Amino acid sequence: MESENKIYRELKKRLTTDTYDHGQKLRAEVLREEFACSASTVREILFRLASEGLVHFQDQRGFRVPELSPTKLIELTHMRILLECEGAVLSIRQGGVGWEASLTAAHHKLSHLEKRIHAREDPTELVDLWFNSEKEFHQTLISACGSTTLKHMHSLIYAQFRQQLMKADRRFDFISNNIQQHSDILEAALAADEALTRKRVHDHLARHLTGQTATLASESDAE
Amino acid sequence: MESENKIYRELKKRLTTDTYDHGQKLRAEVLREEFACSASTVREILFRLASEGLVHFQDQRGFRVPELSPTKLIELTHMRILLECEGAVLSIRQGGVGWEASLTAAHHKLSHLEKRIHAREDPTELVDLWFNSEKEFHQTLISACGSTTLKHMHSLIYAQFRQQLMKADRRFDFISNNIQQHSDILEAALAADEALTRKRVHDHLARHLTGQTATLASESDAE
DNA sequence: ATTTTCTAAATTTTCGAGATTTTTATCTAA
DNA sequence: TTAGATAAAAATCTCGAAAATTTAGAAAAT
Repeated sequence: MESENKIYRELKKRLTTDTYDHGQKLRAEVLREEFACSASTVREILFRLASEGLVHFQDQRGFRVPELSPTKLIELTHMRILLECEGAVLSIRQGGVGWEASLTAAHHKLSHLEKRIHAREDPTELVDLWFNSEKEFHQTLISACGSTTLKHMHSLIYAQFRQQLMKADRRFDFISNNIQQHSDILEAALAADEALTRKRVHDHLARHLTGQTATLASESDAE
Repeated sequence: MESENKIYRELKKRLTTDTYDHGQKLRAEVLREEFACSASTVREILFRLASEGLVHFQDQRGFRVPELSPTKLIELTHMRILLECEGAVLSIRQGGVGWEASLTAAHHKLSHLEKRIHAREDPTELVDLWFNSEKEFHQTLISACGSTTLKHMHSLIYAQFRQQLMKADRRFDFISNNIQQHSDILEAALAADEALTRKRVHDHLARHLTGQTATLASESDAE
């Protein structure tokens, strides 16, 4: 089972990075050989990933990497906004100094990395590092919300979101804005300004909703 | 696989009704025999249910029905409030006449059932019918939100919520309030009053938060 | 040339047995 | 009597092969 978790993490990592193509078939036999385990073990892991939405399963037709879907990305963004706004506000209320410290730390790491990326010609090497730091910042933001369930839901949504985005936006034109946005979120959170934090988290994530008419219900309330 | 889905649905039904005890062990061998299939098939299904949070898995120690947890129930209630308020408001905006019709229909069925239960000495027979109608009403409420992801998240949360409640409240002392609350939600939704719908959905679900200090972030905003 | 039907290959799914681990029961010593 | 160790029993986990299903390719028909 130790090895099973190892395989699971490796596969999850691949599925949320750009190792596989969208729609690509995941043949059990190939994976079985690569990971040197039995077919049932691979199958088990793939089912686990399927119920997390990271692989698509079809009866008698095996497993595939989910297709790229603009609609899905929008829905996932909406969910992120909903969960992260809620989680951030609860964290502000319940987090205390410890939370403020870890959020500052996470932001510092992320900010440092963003500056390095910005300075480079070809930031490819730092891409995965950035993704991980970005994830950590957003997870820290909601880490003190007090609800395991909310955090769990968020991690499910986040993984799917990242899977959708892994191919698109690989050139990171959008990072320049991110530097400022992340700082803004940190600032509002440390000031314990709930409404402002909500607005800034929203605006930060809403950049993935470009060109869409769909709006989040809570959006108009914030005005 | 046809049979596998059948077994899955049957097990899920049992796990969200009062057939099993909280914390009870789910022995693979017993289930294998009962459903006349192989051990791996049972295992596969149990893993699927585990990643939905309906069974608890421990390495080398098999599967169990999750323990009753007041904390978990509160967290699930918070998630329901978050998702259902959001889904309801989006449905109001995008639903149209078709949605209004189906919501009215769902309410009518539920209302009819609640009156029958109220009239009876021993409503045991109608219990499962009521649970299903209640579920349908709440699902219909968010059905026109336009987000498959939101609806999927809600169904995960709802199943766990119901599992936590499956033993409790079997005598329906609380139904009397429900009749009025469901009507109130319908009324606000048909009037397209977003803030009022939010408030009424919240108040309706918040009855499961009794005696707790924890509050939802959006709660204080609604005042 | 296009569609349909049939056959062979490849893939997925089910299964039961052997290996490993946990749990239970029994025995011994303090 | 209790605590710890040992052995027996029961359960879980891994595996590879057999069964069922789908996919691909060739031949036949439109």
